[in-house]
Amino acid sequence: MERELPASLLMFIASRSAANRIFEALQERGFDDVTIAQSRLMMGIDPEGTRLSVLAERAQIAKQTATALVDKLERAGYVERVVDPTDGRARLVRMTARAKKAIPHARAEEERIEQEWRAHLGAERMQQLRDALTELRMITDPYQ
Amino acid sequence: MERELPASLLMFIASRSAANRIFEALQERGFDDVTIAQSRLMMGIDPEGTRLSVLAERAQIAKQTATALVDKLERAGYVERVVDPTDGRARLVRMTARAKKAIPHARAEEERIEQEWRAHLGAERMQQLRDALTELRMITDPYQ
DNA sequence: TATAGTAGTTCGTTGATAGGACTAGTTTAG
DNA sequence: CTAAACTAGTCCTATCAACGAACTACTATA
Repeated sequence: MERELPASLLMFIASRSAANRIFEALQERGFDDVTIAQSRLMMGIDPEGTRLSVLAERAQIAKQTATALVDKLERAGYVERVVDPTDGRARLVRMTARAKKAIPHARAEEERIEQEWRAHLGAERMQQLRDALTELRMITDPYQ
Repeated sequence: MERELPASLLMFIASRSAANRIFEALQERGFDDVTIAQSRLMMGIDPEGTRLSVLAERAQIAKQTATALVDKLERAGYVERVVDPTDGRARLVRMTARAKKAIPHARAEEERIEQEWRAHLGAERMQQLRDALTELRMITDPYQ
């Protein structure tokens, strides 16, 4: 007889499982030089490019950490830094063709996971789960 | 208009928020020399003590990582290593009085978070959320 | 009893994270 | 219109987390 685990811990278990699976799916498809933290940062990049400080804020990490991650992503050919035409101090981090090629693979694995979870819970409960999580985001996500 | 975020990412956002809050609550109460990774490891310790390899498995980390975390926890006075009477190679990691004093503070903050979430979603939907997450654990937690 | 296996540690390396100080460019107050 | 305040990003440095490989000490087994 085990105590009821806190909801947040159950979320941690499930989200880590999903992150690992997406990470492994990318590895197997040749994107084996990118880490989970790096992909999390990349997820925040807009199509037209995004400032480093915005990426840091979205990923909830310090600017210095974002700099280090972008350095590695740049060396591995996933992103490039271009000057921001509207502000000489700033630079836009943009995805390269290589990063764009990785996205569908990540999305596909994401989709597979959601399908499996839906199959396990049933469509209705899965939808309720999504709705509840989306609402919780309002009080747990400091950035929208 | 933003795309629907994957359920796993929403879980990540909420669980990180909760982990940070528990971490900060402990910091404020004087347990300021323990990190999130270290507390996660400690959560796996049974009342009578637990082998390091079991802790590693529960936290899903390598033995070497667990050794390093236990080293730090031991130096900070949160755990002690005692010989396992049933096996001379093994040692049991046990909480000290200091660690036991921290538990109620962590549990209290955990409880506050659940209350807030319940207030936000309503009791019924919160219960449905818990149930769905508990069921998902069966297919996302490699260790029970 | 020799050998195969297990628990834990040590060594060495990589990645993530951030505080503080700094440079270059921008905004604003007077 | 300039001096001062501010902002974006980087560099330096330090700590923590994580793990492969090799090792020691002990246990189980053939």
